[in-house]
Amino acid sequence: MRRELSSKYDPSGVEDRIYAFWEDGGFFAAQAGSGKEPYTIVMPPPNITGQLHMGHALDNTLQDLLIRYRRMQGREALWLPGTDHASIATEAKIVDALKAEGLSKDSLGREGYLKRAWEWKSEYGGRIVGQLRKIGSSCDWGRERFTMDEGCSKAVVEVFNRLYERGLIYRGERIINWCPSCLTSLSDIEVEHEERVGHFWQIRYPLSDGSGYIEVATTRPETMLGDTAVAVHPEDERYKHLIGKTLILPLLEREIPIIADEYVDPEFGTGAVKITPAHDPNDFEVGLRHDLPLLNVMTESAVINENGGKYQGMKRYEARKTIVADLEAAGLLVSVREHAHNVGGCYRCGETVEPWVSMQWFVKMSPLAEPAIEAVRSGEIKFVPERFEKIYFNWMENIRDWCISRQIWWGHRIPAWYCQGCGESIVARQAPTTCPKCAGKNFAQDEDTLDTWFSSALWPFSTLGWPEKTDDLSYFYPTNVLVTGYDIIFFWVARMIFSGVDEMGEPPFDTVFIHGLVRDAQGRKMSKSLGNGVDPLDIIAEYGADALRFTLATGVSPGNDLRFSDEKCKANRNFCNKIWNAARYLLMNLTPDAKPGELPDQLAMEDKWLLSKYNDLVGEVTANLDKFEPGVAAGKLYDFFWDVLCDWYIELSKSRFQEGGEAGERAGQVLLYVMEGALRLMHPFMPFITEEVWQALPHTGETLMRAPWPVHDQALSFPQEEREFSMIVAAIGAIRARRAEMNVPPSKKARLQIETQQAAVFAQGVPFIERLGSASEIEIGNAFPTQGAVQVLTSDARILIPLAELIDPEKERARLTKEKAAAQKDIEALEKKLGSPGFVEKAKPEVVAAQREKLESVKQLLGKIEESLAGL
RNA sequence: GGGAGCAUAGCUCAGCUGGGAGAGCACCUGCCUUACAAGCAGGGGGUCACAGGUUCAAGCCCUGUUGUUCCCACCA
Repeated sequence: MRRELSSKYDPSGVEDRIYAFWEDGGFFAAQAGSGKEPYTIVMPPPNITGQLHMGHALDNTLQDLLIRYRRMQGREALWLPGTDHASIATEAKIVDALKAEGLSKDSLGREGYLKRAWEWKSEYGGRIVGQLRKIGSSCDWGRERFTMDEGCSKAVVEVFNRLYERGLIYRGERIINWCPSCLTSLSDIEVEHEERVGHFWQIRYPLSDGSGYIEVATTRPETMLGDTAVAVHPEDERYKHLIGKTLILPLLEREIPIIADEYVDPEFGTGAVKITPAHDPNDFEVGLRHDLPLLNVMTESAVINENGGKYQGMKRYEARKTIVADLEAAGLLVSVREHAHNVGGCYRCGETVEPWVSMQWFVKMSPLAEPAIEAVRSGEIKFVPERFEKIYFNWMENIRDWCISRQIWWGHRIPAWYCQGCGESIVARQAPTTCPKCAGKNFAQDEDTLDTWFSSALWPFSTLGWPEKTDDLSYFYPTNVLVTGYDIIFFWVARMIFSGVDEMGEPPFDTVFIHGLVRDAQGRKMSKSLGNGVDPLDIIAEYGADALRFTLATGVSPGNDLRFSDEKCKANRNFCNKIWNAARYLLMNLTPDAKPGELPDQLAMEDKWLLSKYNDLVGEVTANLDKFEPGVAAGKLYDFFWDVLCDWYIELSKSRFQEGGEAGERAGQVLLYVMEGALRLMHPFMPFITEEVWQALPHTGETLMRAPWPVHDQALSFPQEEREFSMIVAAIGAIRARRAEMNVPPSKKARLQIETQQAAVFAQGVPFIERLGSASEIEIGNAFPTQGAVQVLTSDARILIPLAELIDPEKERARLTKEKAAAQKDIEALEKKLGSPGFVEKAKPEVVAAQREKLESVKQLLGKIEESLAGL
């Protein structure tokens, strides 16, 4: 920054240069074994599906804020970055891209396809880390990881094997959620339920002996093709006599039994339930209990298969329509009515999920869940805000086994091989060479890959080198804070917790800092389909990364969503400009030999006032950051810098700089001290401009990002001077208000007479009152004639402004009468409070004292008002 | 069916362990006061959703109601 430079801060000319300076200087790098207390955050790896959105900007701003804060506090701060392969999501994108070229997965083959996928990874992965740099992320790029890199893949294979060896991973034919569009299984949480209005069909199933029929009801008639029983409640009088008999399944004319099972609610529907074990999770359970055959009637694309008789080849909804029509024609359709029910959709493509029986791999969850619950229950891990712990417990306590196999190619291939000779299956760390059973040499690896979250679950330790015993791992694990949105507590946070506790014997982090979602200005979720997403890079281009970061940090209150709007960024861009100009002002007035961090021997009243307020700010901001309240901290920094430092201190300093000499030198020294400290406090929020300005000011050290965090210092606390100076501030405020009311322009200076008991205090304030109160000359005394003077009253002073020509006695009287009434009202309320039994006894002494003090000052004010009225 | 969040100025939101309601934007008035018009000074504007309760004292704690958003759940 040079003096001749523009009065506007231009982030575009600064940010990339500063970032390169930091990165080239190695300031982001952390060192294991430095002796400093480690502080570690692993970045939630963004998916390589595309580019960063505002949610990433929020997430990473918060992490960068915490890491910069702790780094300045002298911690060995490691922020470990990386990206996620995002199996299904990325595969869908690649398939789309292939389609546009007239290609398909099958035409490329597995190997060719994976080659394409890796190309995709390098392109989009690279783009994303570029974006992370743009927002100022101070991560250790030398440690950047990818969920499918060699080390992470090794960790995945190791964990899979270990869990398998302990019987916690198994393979079996189970009913799972199947996406007929993505052509893969999904875990339970990858299904999004949505209430939709569908139909409820009531159908007659005739008894085999021709003695009648049973009516069943269904929302999915096509599944009847796979019915292998009808169930009733064992105690249901209507059906008791029919248990054990058989029915003829309509349309297919297959014979199925009537069974009794407590699962059936006799109150609901007809009290008889068609059982389709291969296409309904409840029915699957019933089928297991009654040893019913599993009859799969659909292909992987949800087309009716060979078990569906004449409906074979129809898509599921086409079959539904035809079956309903056929039933109606056969006179077996009793009724149709509208029915609202939940329909599960694929979280990636939205396609309605089909419950489907297939061979899959699962993680047995209950043994893993228990210690993971305990880790939070015991307080080893804390959620901020705490309410999310309840959500975590609720999920963990009711957890079901985790289906981890996916029928896609992009991901970690399951480390299981099948002997081509005898069919023996072998789970191993490497491909086996000889079959232990038949000594065969030919193996085929399992075709499936793992759920993308299987590798993310290991992220806090796989990225630090596990399973190797690395220096990084022993130094930086467990990590400190995990920062993420509430939408992935189940997907990721919970799974990292049980993985960390299980594999490392220690929770992966001590705090989970949960933030909300970024919404648009209307409060809608930002999404591609709505087209209301705001690209962080566009905002950075327009307002700068600091303005964006400050907006995100200010708007955030833990766990709550925040609305994003351009106006807020604009306001914060203005704040950046304020910082810029305050620094320019300081540079213009600073003597060349001013040193940072040093205070003059003699401090004026307003210096002490400023230092005292600054010192409080240091304490409060530090406490707020420790409590994960960045929004509150940001608000305080904004108010201090703008209001206290700029609007008051800098304005006051002008008269001292004008005076020059020692007075000016001292003001410059104090201003430098506080400005430099404020820059350090603001740096985690706005790293670029603070660094740029800091470099331009006298400073010690190479970079602001490695400067020490300010500490609260009792020596800077001046309560007495703070109180005294606030009398001057109050007086100036009152003078300005009165002048504004009477439309006196600041250029019209006026003589002032000040009646006060605090003559010494006001004497020190004279230059300030002159400057900021538009006074030409000031007299301080005990009594002045009030005739022909405008009266300005504070609790400590009566200020007379002889502007006779502007005075309307009637208006003055009215104004004073109004002020009198207000003061009287205040006194009444305060006296009532102080007089009420209990208050004085029960309230805290400092509260009572404060009220008394207030009453005293209002009484003083009232006295002055009354005198003035009498003198009119 | 369970659970959670939110409801404060025209708009967006702060308000820490209860001690006389705040900011930004918008609006009105006056200022190009030699850091900044992306600025300065001043101002108007709120039964803190509603109803009870606890307390000397409630925006804040408790209960209920309404509205709203979200999460979880296998009733065909």
